[in-house]
Amino acid sequence: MNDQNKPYILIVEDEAPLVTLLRYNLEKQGFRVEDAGDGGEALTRIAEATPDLVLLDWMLPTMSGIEVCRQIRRRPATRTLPVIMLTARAEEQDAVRGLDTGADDYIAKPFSTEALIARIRALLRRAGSVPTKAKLNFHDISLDPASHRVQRNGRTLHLGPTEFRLLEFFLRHPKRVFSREDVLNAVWGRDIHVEPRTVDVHIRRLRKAINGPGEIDIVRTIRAAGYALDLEAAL
Amino acid sequence: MNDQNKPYILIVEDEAPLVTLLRYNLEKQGFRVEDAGDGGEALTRIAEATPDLVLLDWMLPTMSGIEVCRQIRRRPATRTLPVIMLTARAEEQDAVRGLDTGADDYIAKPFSTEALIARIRALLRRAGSVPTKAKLNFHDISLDPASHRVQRNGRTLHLGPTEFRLLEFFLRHPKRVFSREDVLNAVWGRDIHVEPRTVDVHIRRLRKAINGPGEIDIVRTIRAAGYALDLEAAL
DNA sequence: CGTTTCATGACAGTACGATGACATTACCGT
DNA sequence: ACGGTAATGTCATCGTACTGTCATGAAACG
Repeated sequence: MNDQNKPYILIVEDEAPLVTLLRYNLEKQGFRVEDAGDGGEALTRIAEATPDLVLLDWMLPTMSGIEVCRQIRRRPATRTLPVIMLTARAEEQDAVRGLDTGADDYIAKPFSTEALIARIRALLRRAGSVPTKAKLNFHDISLDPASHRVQRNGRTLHLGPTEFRLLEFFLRHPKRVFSREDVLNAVWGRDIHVEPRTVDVHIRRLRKAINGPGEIDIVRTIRAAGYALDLEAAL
Repeated sequence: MNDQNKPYILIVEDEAPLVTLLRYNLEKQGFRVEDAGDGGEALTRIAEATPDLVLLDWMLPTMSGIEVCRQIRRRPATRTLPVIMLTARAEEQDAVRGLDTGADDYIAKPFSTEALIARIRALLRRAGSVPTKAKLNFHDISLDPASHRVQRNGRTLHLGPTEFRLLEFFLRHPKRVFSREDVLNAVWGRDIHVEPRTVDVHIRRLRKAINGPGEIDIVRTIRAAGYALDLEAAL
């Protein structure tokens, strides 16, 4: 079970050594890194799985970085995808045009790794791709992702791994209804084959774990629609 | 170890004028500086007293900087020692090779002293050599980095080197959960190939070493997530 | 009242971590 | 330089918590 909550960065660059260098530094910083050698490959990979951020070289074989960026901006699905352009110093005045085409930032080669990392983090933060490690709260429940602890009324609860992720997911989107398919995609993973009914079972396990005697149920069942983290009380 | 409170930097460089220049600037920044003229001397000095960081020239008489770096990485005691490569050739290929051998960063000559200082500080911060020489405490455990001593309830414990670094790492981030990969990166080093399962074994050795009879276990296992320094029984 | 949808308990298979053993390597004093 | 001891990384095994699925009963709808 390969947990991929790391931000996913796609490098589009044809110079292999630079790719190696970037990959090394970015992975060291805790990012998941993929790379594409030309524009076509880049667009394909983006279509397959949307990255959290794209590092896009200005000069590319067959299709320029500008064109790739335009294509990215053309599709609704990737319209807000953060893109950082990599340009050679001589092309710096072109940077303006790069931004015109929709890049979110640019950086001139050669650049220091710290500068690049800083910009990446800034963009990811702005885009909200970095999962917050702040405590999550709802009603009388609190979940701390850092220490992996869940409490209700101060009393610590023990949850299995799946129940924990399930609760975390609901806490990140309180009061919203999710179908079983939604939940499977978000909590289990996109390409995992699991029966939708299995969600029921884990919802039940979650309820059993978090609902002490005399406490109200925070998980609401919406018939024919799905589940939500909400107070049932509303009539 | 490092008896003085100043971070200790070892310069490995054969060009005397550059050594003088570096020494002058680094000492002005509050570092303690030693130098070695070739790879053999460097390794000897490192064996005598582990520096907090090594500035390593790429081109050295008798033994190349790459080889020195490999030697440093081969011993467990210096596996996580921060190394910055100084290279005259700014080509990225060389940089990549330098990083492949386990250097943490590189900088191309000629470089500005500010840039170098910035990288040194960044590495030291990440390595955690700078922030605390102070004793670390958690529950009834105390660890003194300076004297390399660990106590529980006043009773002195004997830890192996790896267990010591492991405990030190956890003490610096109490109650936080770390995956095996996190632990490997932080305690073993970034580009070292070690099976994630090995962490289990060392966690076990750490537990055996610090948990006396009748004492509670301070190391918490979080299934499918990792380990944390925390009290299992939480209220 | 019948149909649809969900809750629940049971269960077999599995994944995960704990543990002991072991071969190899590093370290230290002689 | 050498030999003994400590330390390290890997593996196989074992017990247990967890997982996914189903059968059945309850509840909600028309």
